[in-house]
Amino acid sequence: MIVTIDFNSNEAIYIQLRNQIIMGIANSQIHDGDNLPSVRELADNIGINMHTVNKAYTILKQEGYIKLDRRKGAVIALDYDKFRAIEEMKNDLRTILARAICKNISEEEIHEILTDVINEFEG
Amino acid sequence: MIVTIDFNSNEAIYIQLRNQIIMGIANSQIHDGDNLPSVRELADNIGINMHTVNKAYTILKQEGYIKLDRRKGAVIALDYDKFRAIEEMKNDLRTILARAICKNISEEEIHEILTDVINEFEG
DNA sequence: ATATTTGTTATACAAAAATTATAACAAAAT
DNA sequence: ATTTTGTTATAATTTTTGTATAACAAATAT
Repeated sequence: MIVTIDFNSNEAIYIQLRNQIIMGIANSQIHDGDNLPSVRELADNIGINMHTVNKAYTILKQEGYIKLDRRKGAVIALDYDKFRAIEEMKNDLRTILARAICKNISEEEIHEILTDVINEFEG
Repeated sequence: MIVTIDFNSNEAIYIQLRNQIIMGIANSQIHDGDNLPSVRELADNIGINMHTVNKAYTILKQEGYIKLDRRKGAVIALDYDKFRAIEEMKNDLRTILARAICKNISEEEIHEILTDVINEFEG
């Protein structure tokens, strides 16, 4: 799995990293049980500091995407707290949908766009 | 329209402000042509600095939600650049949907959740 | 005409967040 | 015994965010 960081983005590096790993899982590029590179290896690879990677991993752990094991390193381990996930999703959707409504995008169109984006995912 | 700022949020004040104004438009609490309070008035009202409000207004202008006029102040003025809006929406949706897929939320469920959130909006 | 209100711009500072730099530790693997 | 793992600690730097004043030009109101 390839990780690309945009150093000119307004998004913090550790957030970009978190999002890309989540995208990697959603795209079946990495699977439950796979282990991620060590914090030091990934940091060296990208050219950033160890602690920035560690921050991303710590968040991914809190959010239920990976487990951190001193022997195995970071391992993909999805926990399915659907209720929590749905509540968080609703929160995130509110702002996006408010923007869509302001821009005169209809409910039908929104559903179509949603379908399009879902179909981008592989696996 | 009531604006509430969470000073303990990890979201910057000017971002919260921008989002709440967009929500206000989407909820028909404020309409095209209405004018927002002046930067100084709103800043005083909330208890924050003028420049923080100005930052939010400047972003809202760039994103096509308001126009800034030296005589009238800030006025809601929606520009409907649908193509741009859709592209931005797709980008925002990607991360959210990646999370949903990782959490085993089905496409049907996602559409249902979307419908629920859209129905929260009034007008 | 004068005073006030508007967004705008400039400068400086303070506080918080993000990132880097080293270093050390304990547990596990080799 | 050495290396590699996440973990923790401490410090410094950089960037972002927010505040504090101040001034300007255009427009409004008095």
